[in-house]
Amino acid sequence: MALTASRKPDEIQPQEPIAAQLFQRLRTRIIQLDFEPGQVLSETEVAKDYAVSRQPVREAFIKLAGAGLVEVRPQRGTFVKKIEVAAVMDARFVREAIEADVVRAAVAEVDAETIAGLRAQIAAQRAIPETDHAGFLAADEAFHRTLAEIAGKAYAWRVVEEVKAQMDRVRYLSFGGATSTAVLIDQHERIVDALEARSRKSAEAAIRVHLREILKSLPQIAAAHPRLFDALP
Amino acid sequence: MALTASRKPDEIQPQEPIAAQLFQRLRTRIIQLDFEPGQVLSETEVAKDYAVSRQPVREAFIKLAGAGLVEVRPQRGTFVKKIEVAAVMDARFVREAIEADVVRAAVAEVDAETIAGLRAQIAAQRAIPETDHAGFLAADEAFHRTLAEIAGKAYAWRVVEEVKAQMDRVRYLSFGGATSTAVLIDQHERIVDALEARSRKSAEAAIRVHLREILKSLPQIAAAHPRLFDALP
DNA sequence: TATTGCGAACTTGTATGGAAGTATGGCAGG
DNA sequence: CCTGCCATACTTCCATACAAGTTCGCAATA
Repeated sequence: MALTASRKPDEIQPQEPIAAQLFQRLRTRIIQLDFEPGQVLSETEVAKDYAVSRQPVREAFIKLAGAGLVEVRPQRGTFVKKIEVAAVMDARFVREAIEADVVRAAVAEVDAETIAGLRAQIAAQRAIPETDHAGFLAADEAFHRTLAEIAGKAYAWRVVEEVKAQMDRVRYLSFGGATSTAVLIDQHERIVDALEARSRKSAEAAIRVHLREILKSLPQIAAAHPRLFDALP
Repeated sequence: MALTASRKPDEIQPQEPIAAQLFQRLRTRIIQLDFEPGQVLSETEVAKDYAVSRQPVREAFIKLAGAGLVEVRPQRGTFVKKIEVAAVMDARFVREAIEADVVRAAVAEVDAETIAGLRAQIAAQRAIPETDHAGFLAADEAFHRTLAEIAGKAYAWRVVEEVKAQMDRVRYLSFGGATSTAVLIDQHERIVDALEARSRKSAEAAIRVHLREILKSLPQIAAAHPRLFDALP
């Protein structure tokens, strides 16, 4: 995994608000570990990199701080937050709680068409080569988002999206040692099976199992990348 | 219910960051309906009111927009978001999902001391006069926060706090017509009963019933204050 | 009277300069 | 060699000025 922060950023469009664009770009760069946890993120430097003034950069930093991805320490600097095992587990807990109720709500809404769509997504997931890690993560995210859409819980998914930002960085680290994608896809399949069977109980159980998978690999990943993780404060 | 926005704001302390202070103050004023939903919130005007520059006001607005309490429309203005029934129900759904799992986790952690503390809180709630609506809301919030603390899920409570901002405005409106506080306190008691009995199942059921209470009064409240609510977009 | 175009008065977005505070490295003193 | 002080170079924070867009009223015209 390359952790260089030297990739030239795409030019920003001066048409729409610069601050919003910066927030999106910086967010993905942090989540994809293009910026290393613990690294300093100076307003002036980022402003120079993107050829804008400091003000929109500052406003993007505020949003990033709200998302828990950076920490602004007044008069000291802005730092990419290190990954905390406790924070990952807290986020995972909240995500499991929300998505458990989401699939329960989804059970009442499924029909043949939605099931077919989910099956198609699973087939597409199996077609992704093992090496395309980012591709699988995107497909996995799309699957979970689809579940929320079926349940008619778009807002719940937005909350999950915010919460799981911490988890995502860990998943980008879990290239080699973690659970194979085949296992995760099998778990997806069991969720869809339960939905097709209209069983709220087994659907909930299936997604809880699925979302607890990260707990198995988290300690090893943290041990493998001690520099990116923070000891409990 | 007075909806005047003319109350003189407390002076801000120039020692700690102004933007953060403004965010807190404006947030509570919005939630307590001191600013009316739909009302314009001009950067310049707020800056003049608090005797600060536009910049920290602007940064507070960004955070408020992130919390879903205002909507910044570029070059048009910043508006206090009207209450949307759909948004309230969405927030309620997420809150129920999170707190359901929180109390399940709390069951494993309770002991005689924590139960006694919760009973004391309930007794204090009963001592609050029916007229002191804000006081009861604060006590209710403290009770739920305590449940999260018992479960060791401080982060989950933070998410709930963010999510329930929309619900809170409705609760401040539910002065007269809504469920009596006595009923709500009884529901608190049933939650504690379940915790004391170490029953995850009944504890979860009890808090789900409790958090669905708002659904009974929401339509009436929306109908009683049509100006503060927004039709579905 | 109805309509259309224009201008003035707003709004938020961006840029820039200075103020206050913090970390750091060199230097003097023990 | 070690310790404490101090200047300096950072950082974020706040204030102000300017730029770009939207809204709304009013007047001119058909």
